Amino acid sequence: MAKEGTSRSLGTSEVTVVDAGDCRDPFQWDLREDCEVRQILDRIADKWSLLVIALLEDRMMRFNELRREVDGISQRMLTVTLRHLERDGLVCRTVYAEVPPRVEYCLSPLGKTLLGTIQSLVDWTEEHQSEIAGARAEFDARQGAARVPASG
Amino acid sequence: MAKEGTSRSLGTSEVTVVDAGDCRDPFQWDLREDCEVRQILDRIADKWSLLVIALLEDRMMRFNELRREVDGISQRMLTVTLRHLERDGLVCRTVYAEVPPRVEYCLSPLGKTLLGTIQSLVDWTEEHQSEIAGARAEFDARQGAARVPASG
DNA sequence: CAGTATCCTTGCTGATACTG
DNA sequence: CAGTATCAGCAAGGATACTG
Repeated sequence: MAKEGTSRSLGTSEVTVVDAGDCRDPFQWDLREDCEVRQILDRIADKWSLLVIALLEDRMMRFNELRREVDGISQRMLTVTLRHLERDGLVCRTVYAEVPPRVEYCLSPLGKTLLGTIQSLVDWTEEHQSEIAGARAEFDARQGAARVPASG
Repeated sequence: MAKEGTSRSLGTSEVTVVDAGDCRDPFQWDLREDCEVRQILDRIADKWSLLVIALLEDRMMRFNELRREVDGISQRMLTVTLRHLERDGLVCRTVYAEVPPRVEYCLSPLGKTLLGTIQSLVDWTEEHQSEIAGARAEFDARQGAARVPASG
């Protein structure tokens, strides 16, 4: 993965460390892009990460097994996603020196705690789903009306 | 992640609506990309949305005021972000017909509920921040060792 | 001040080919 | 089976110029 390799900065070292004394305000954190929060958020908001985490909740799974379940994902992206998750210590990768090769992935304890956290996010979403849908519809209606006033 | 462009269905109508009855399982939802959850998640995980929401927590702010606070953001992206947030009914936009023009943004009640939710996410992050950093460092160390074995 | 429109770069993502 | 490497496509983000 040459492209990904380019962005060594992903989490390597340039990250600006802020002293805790500065973090008393509830939302001071996200004023900086480099903040950890952004890193994590990017991961869970990743196109596939969430899927994989969710799938791994119940059981440990093999590479192609995950591939089949997620289905839409390409081999490359599954690898990338898994690597990211592994790097963050969210999933564990176990390689069995067998023939044929077998690699199993499972959620780490840390990953499991994240599971609960994202669930609260999901709860919020499901709870306000219709409100948002309504707001969107209304907004689109207004936009449509504003943009096509003389159509009729 | 589910880019809006990927599925033009975002606001239009192609969005597959899943009935709540289908979403009982804690993580059944995220098996479909089109799920509402993904939409919302994409928004709050947006590069800037979170920033704006956080800034708007305390007070209502004007366009350039937000621009200054976020700083890294371009004018275009602030507009786009604000529009998205407005469309989702998360922020309110108030235009004052004055000279010079004045537009103020504030969090909607719905937006405020989201505030609490993302906070839990932040809490998790801050709580496990060091674990992740450690995992990353360890991972990178292993990778580095594997890739540069004969350098010394 | 608060946008809108346009061009350009970046980087994610997927398809393909190859390896152990 | 489980990857790795490379290339091509496209959308998102950023810079710039212009407007009300």
